[in-house]
Amino acid sequence: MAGTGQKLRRQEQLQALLQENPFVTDEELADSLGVSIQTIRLDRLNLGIPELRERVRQVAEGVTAQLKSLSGAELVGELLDVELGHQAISLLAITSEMVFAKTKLARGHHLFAQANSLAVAVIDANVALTGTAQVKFRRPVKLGERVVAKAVVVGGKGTRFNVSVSSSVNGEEVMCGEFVIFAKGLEEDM
Amino acid sequence: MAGTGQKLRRQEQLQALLQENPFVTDEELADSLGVSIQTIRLDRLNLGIPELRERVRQVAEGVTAQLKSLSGAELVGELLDVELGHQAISLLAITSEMVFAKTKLARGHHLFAQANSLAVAVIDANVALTGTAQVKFRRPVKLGERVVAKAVVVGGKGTRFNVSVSSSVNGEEVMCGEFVIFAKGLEEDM
DNA sequence: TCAGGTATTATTACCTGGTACTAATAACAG
DNA sequence: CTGTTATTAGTACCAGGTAATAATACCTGA
Repeated sequence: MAGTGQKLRRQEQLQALLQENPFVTDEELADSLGVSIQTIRLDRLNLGIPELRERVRQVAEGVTAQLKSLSGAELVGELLDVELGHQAISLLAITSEMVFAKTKLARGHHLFAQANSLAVAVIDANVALTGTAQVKFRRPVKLGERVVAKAVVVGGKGTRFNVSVSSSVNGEEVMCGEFVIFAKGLEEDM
Repeated sequence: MAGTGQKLRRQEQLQALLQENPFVTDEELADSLGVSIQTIRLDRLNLGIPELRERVRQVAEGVTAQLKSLSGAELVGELLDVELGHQAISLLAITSEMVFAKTKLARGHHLFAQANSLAVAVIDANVALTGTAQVKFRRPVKLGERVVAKAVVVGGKGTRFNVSVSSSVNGEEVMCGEFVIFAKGLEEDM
């Protein structure tokens, strides 16, 4: 095998370099590791590291996924059922962008986002804004779990609605919350 | 000029298509707009739209900064000041991804996310999870506004902490909330 | 000391998704 | 029917690769 494990060390360095900054060409890598460009290519092949453009594309896509996980759509999660003005149900799968790196437990605000956007969506009005919210996290939610949120309009008068949301994983409640939502006419808003 | 403004309409469509999904080749664009690839190139040149790889790179690079202000990082917003265990301050600029398309008003869960992640960050522990939260949205926050959130640890005993968060725009309070955060040892967690 | 293996480098053909430039048409307005 | 703009076509070239083949370099065990 390699006399002094130079290859191994180099490949580790290569991985470290790319982890730090994936936007580097093979030529630059070859340069900074003091080997030929072919060696870099072989190393990448060996380690299963894709080419620059592919790396950039992966970063770009990952980034958009993260953006969409909290902000892209009107609704956070997937709408399963809705009876406008009465109740709505949505599903949110907990992906790696939503969890703490250390514990793989979902950050509270993602569960909140699902519940809040559902509470807003269930209101049968052009525009609805959250007034107050009170939520309780019953147990941590893990990476990969599928959270079903159910929002029910439990009361309210005029432009003010009370919405109760319960989120559960496999029937076990993980979060519950009470939202006060205000519906607004378009004219008083713009 | 153009007889029926076809060029203008096509260029608008082009921009719309790329806004929606920047990861499309000229060939695919040409195909879906029913023109030749050269026309697409001319249109891009005309509109100052860079090539695919450059667009992907911009998404990957440019948005990393924006991303960190959204959900990827441990904190939503930019940390301005922190005294672990006592208080912390963060800043969140409201971008177009965070608002309702119709009203350009921030969705509640973005403000909640800023506050929640700040409340978790201020706790001086390896792992901290939100137990309960109670928030009140005092007035809508508009696109472009800069929200400053201040989290203060106001009490708690053992592994349980009460954190009070107040968010404001130009000194005017837009949201306030009370969070109960639980600090967890690593061993009971894994 | 030398055969045999791994590691590295070089070379070449080819690919995608372009830029930049030139030239030929097409469409239309006056 | 002529001039102008719009569109399409074609060619040369580029970055940053893949894939394959061949030529060295290096080390190691017998």
